[in-house]
Amino acid sequence: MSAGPTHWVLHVDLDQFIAAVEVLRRPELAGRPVIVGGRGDPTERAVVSTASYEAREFGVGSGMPLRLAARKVPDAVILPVDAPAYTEASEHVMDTLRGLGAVVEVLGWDEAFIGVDTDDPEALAERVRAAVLDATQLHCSVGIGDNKVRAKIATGFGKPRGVFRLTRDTWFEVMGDRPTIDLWGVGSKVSKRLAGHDIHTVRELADADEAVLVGEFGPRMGVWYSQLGRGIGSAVVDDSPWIARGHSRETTYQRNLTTPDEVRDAVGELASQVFDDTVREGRPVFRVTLKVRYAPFFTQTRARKLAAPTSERADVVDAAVALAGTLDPDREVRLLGVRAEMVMPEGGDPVERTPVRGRL
DNA sequence: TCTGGGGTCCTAGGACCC
DNA sequence: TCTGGGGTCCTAGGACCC
Repeated sequence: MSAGPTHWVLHVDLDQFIAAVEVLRRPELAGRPVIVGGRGDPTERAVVSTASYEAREFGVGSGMPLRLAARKVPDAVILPVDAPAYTEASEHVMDTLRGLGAVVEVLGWDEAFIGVDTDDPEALAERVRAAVLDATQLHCSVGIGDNKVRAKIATGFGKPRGVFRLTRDTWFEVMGDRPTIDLWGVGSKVSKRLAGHDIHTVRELADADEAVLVGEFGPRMGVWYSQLGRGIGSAVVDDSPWIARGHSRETTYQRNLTTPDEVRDAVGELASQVFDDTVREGRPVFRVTLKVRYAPFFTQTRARKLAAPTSERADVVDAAVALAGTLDPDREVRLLGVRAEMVMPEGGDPVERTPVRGRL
């Protein structure tokens, strides 16, 4: 038995990341309601990527239609999404975390898990916050947990600019009476299906008969939700490089497409872009998927495995266009998406598959 | 309120094979 | 005649996350 320091998972989450990056390069925006979304034009079909805390006071949040957000906050500053700027800021943050000597598992632009062995995780969390602020002028919150599920959920209680610890010992005290939708991996659909079994709170989910959950959600998801209710999850922080399984391009058209010719041309264009994304990875495409959203809100997908994996642009475009040929020619198309899935490199799949984001 | 764009994983059901 | 049972592959669709 070794008596070394305890292993902890820290979840680092930047506060209002995108809005904060925008304010950094435009200091005159500090304190004003800032909304970032689409091309920054609230008359277009687009949604909010991030709102500053000042804008959130008006009830604006990410995912909300930009048009509606603009109506709620008449004097908001509305900015276009500038992905390269956020990528650069994100890399600076992640490099700073790695510089602390911890194992870093990147989850997205603005969040990461880090694995540490220490007897004072709060002190380390404050060191993380100070280091990130010093290097990037960005504020973050840190969740401390004995696994990734609990660390991730803990961060919400620390926001903004704070630290919160959530472990097996405090799980039910903190989460027991909260609705299941507060869990990472439970959304509106699943929470409603759970309610159909009279499961409303995290404690009720934890106490539920696993066989009932398996009957409702299947062998994998049923077991997964049961564990989620008890806060159980992996504590392994994995810093191996992310390898995308596929790439996709989607476009919502400002005006619906009405003819098969328009649809075919648009699909060809998207497929060509997706091919450019995949060819950079140096792996061949083995399946192509077409996603169509008709007006008002009805989605269909069509997928085809290719006869053999291919690295030819024409094969990918032809496959996508052929799928487009199976669509109903009389419906108006609002959104098109083309996805190409790639064959994994030699050595197979490096990532253990789990239901949330593949990495939890 | 009327719903972006980039991802991941899971499930049901049909086809096919022995 | 009125048709088993298990395994695997494939497609369509659903759900969730940032």
